Formats: sequence, structure tokens, C-alpha cells
Amino acid sequence: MTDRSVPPPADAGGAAEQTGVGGAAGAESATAAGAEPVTARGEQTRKLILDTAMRLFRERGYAQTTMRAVAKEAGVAVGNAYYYFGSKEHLIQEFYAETSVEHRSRATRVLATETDFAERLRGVLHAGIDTMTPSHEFAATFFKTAAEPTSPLSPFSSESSPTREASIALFREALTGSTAKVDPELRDELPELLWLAYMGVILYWVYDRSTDQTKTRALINGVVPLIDRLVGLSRLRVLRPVTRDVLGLIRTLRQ
Amino acid sequence: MTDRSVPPPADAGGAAEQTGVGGAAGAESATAAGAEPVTARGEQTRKLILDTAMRLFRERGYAQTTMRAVAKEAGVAVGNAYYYFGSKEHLIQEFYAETSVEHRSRATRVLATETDFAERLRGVLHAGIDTMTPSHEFAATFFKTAAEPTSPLSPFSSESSPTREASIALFREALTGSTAKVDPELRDELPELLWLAYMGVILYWVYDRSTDQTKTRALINGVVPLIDRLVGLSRLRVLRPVTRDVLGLIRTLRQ
DNA sequence: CCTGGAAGTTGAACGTGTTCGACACGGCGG
DNA sequence: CCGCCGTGTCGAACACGTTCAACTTCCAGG
Repeated sequence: MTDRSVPPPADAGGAAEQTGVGGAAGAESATAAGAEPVTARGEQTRKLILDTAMRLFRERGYAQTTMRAVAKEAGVAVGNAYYYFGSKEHLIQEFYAETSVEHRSRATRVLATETDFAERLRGVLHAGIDTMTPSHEFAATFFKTAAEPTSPLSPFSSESSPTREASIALFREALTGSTAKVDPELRDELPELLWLAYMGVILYWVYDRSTDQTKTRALINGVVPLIDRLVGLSRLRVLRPVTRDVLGLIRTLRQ
Repeated sequence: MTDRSVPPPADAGGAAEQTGVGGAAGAESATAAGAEPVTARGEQTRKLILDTAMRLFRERGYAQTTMRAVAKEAGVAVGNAYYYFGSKEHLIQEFYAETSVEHRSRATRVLATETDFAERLRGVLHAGIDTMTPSHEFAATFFKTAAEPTSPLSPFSSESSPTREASIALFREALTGSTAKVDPELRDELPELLWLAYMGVILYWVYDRSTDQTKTRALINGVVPLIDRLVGLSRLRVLRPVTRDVLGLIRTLRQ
């Protein structure tokens, strides 16, 4: 079957020439699925598609943006988008990466000046929300795709591992750069726990319908002192066994 | 009664008549979206479609089950399914309800015999997982659809409010029927918090890839004593302010 | 120059969820 | 007996994500 009606489209590429190689050495990228561009032209097409998609996602929302629209707006064929990105969802992975990078950049100021643990943590958390705020509308929509465990987009998946590690590292810095005295046993595990808490905050944020997500801010401001206090208390006599149990449990459950 | 081939079926309903009102006064049901059946024939068709869908979901998984397949297997037209259920996702809401009912039924034994809070809580949690276990495979898949905040399927949505309330009530019973001494301020809020913890357990369970979800069991067994201890400790001098803060925060954040 | 093949590009076709206008049924008032 | 109308039912049609075989571009090696 298939049948092809009109044989040769005569002209193919739209925006052409541009043979010079040039920059864009995207560090570790490796988004998997979909071909990694080799040529400079490929690099450019990829970026064109990605930028267009991002723009449309923000303008119309994820669900309302069709792949056809992305392709049309970018001036390429639908199939071309699939050459670079394995699926519509994979376009989101890029969003993760971008967000992660900006999160770090936004967090550096606090991490460079503050020494109080609670303040550092607070800063990192708010920086994360700051970063995502412009995309709240569509983040909420695309969140569902990330929730599927088998999806490569799950924050726990190996495919988002680089981004996740970068995020955890941020919390590690928040801890190590602070003056906080932490149970040494807890010290290694805490950054990951903080990241987990961050995921919880994001979860709340996604559901947060209050104007400007004020409640999420309240959540952060309220929860940070609690964490700070609990971390401090973790060295207390009465709580030692609890700390022990928590750590034991976490080690068992880590998948 | 399967295929339909011939245009005018002459006869439509299978087991017909039954004009009397009578049974099936399904309390608050109200699944919204899609028409509520009025006729006995409608009632039957609805059930037929639902049962078929459930069976196929379990057999092939959610994503692999097409609406066409459901319709065909049920011996109706696709459009007919959409007459009763607003969307493919809405078929899931029913799963919620069924699960909730069975959860309660499974939990009654423990709640009737045990008096120790930790044991009661443990029992309720395990009962929940027991109930869902047969559907683990497809639950994981459909979970994503529930994650979207705007979706009526979200556990926080008003549309699943009845089911949620039923679930919270279960935890309230676990608490009130126990011998545990709880900070009175905490007593009112705790059931909802326990339900939230239960949601967390489910979240973990969905992601749990260990055989027979052993790790989820470990999580429950590990986390219950912690909760038990923390609840007990909440009346302690040093932790009083923490308890206060937690409660204050929760009251602020409740949406 | 030519040519082979890898990289990039195309658009029709497929399968899916969902919609919608048309139709069937059955009881009720005329 | 007839026509009406609300409840059900039908299936073609639509929009979308995704696939794929055919095609173009471009350059290294002869």
C-alpha cells in the first residue's frame, strides 16, 4: 500500500545554505531517542524545532500544541521533528535540562553569600520555583506525562538522571556550604532527601491554584524551618533511634 | 450477544422489560461526564461496557486497550461507550470507587480486632496495597492520567471527593478506635495526614519494580513505627513547637 | 569530475481517542 | 392507529501522535 501520488517535491529545504560549522558544543546533552545531529545544519534544525516547540508550549500549552503546528511553524516536515526527538514528550526533557541549568544560575547568589543552612535551603527552593513560574500553566499539563513510571520523563528515570544529579548536587552545596552541624550519618543522605522534599514542593506547586502560587511560597517558608529544626534535632538523644531507622529504611528502599 | 452485522437489530436490549424502578439506588454515585442511564436497558449497557473495559484493562493494560476494542468486545458501537463515559479516562474513575469499597471491606477485620494504633494503621495500609495488587501493572500506567491537576481523576479533585472522604474516614477509624494518646490539637488533622502518607505509599508502590512489590511492604512496615513514634512524641516538650508549626502550616495550605 | 553512502528531509498513511449528525426504539397523548 | 420525543445507538469523520519508505543534500574518496 502506501501510494505516493506526487513523486518529487522539486524543492526541499527551506532556510538553506549555512555551511559553516561554528559553536554549540552542548556539553553532555545526550537526550537519547531521536538522532543526535552530526552536521551543523542538523544542529541548527534541531534547535529551530526545539525553540519553536518551547515557544508554542508556552503560548498555547502542551496539549494544545500539535506536532503538526510545531513543524509548520518551524517550516519543516512533521517527520523531521521525529528525526531529532523520539516523541512529543521528549521535547519536554529539554525543558527539564534548561530549567535545571537556570535553577543553578539563580541559586548561585544565595549560595555565594549566605552561610545559614535554613537560608541557603530556602534560597535554593525559591530559586527553583522562580525558574519554573513562567511555565506554571503548561508545566501543570505536562506534569502528567512525567508521572508515568515507565516514561523516560519520570524524574526518577535513568534518562533524566543527569538532570536529577545536577539538582541533588545543588542541595548538597546548600548543605556543605552552611554552618549547620549535622549528624554525620545523615550528612551523606540528606541532599537526596532534600531533593525529594523539593519534588514534593513541586508537586504542591503544580496543584497550587492560588494567585502567583503564593501558597507554595508559604509552604517553602514554613517547611524550611521545620527541616532545619529536625536536622538539628537529629543529634538529640531521644531522636537518635528515629534517625537511625529513617536512614536504614531509606537505604533499603533506594531502588 | 456479540457481533451486530445486520443493520436493524429488530430487538435491542437483551434482558428487557423491567420497567419498575426498584433497586440500584447507588447512593451518591454521580460519576459525571457521560449520561447517567435512566432506563433499565441503559443501566445494563453501561455495566456491560464498564465490565468489558475493566477486563480488557487487566488483560492487556490500559494503553493497549482501545476504545474500539472495548466497544467491539462489548458488542456495541464506539459512540455508545462515549454516551455513558465522557472519555477513556472516565472509565478509570470507576476503578477508584471499586477499589475504595474493597479497601474498606479488607480493612474491617483489623479494625475490628486490633486496638494498637500502629497495628491498625499497618493493617489499613497493607489492606490498601492488597486491594490494588492485582492491578499493579495497569495501575502504574493509568496513574499518569490521575496526576494531571486539572483532571477529574486527580485524587485531590472534587470529582473524586467521595472516594477520598471514604478513604480518610478509614484512617480516622484506625485512629479513634485505637488506644493511642494523641495531642488533641493533632487528633482532628491526623487522619488527613495519614491519608496523605497513604498517597505517598501508593506513589512509591506505583514506581515499585521489586517482585511482588516487596519494597512497598517494607516501606509500610518501616514507616508505620516512625509515624507511631512521632505521634507519641508530639506531646513531648521539645517537639511541641514543631507540632504547632506543622499544624499551622497545614491549615494555611489546605486548599 | 563522478559516485557511494551517510545525514537529513519529506509527506502520505496508520492507529488511536473523540465527536457528531442521523437513526432506532418504545411508550404516551391524540 | 399515528406521530412525537426522550433515551439509546450507530458508525463515518476528524484531529492528533507516530511511522516509514522514498527522496535530497552533501562531501569524501576515486
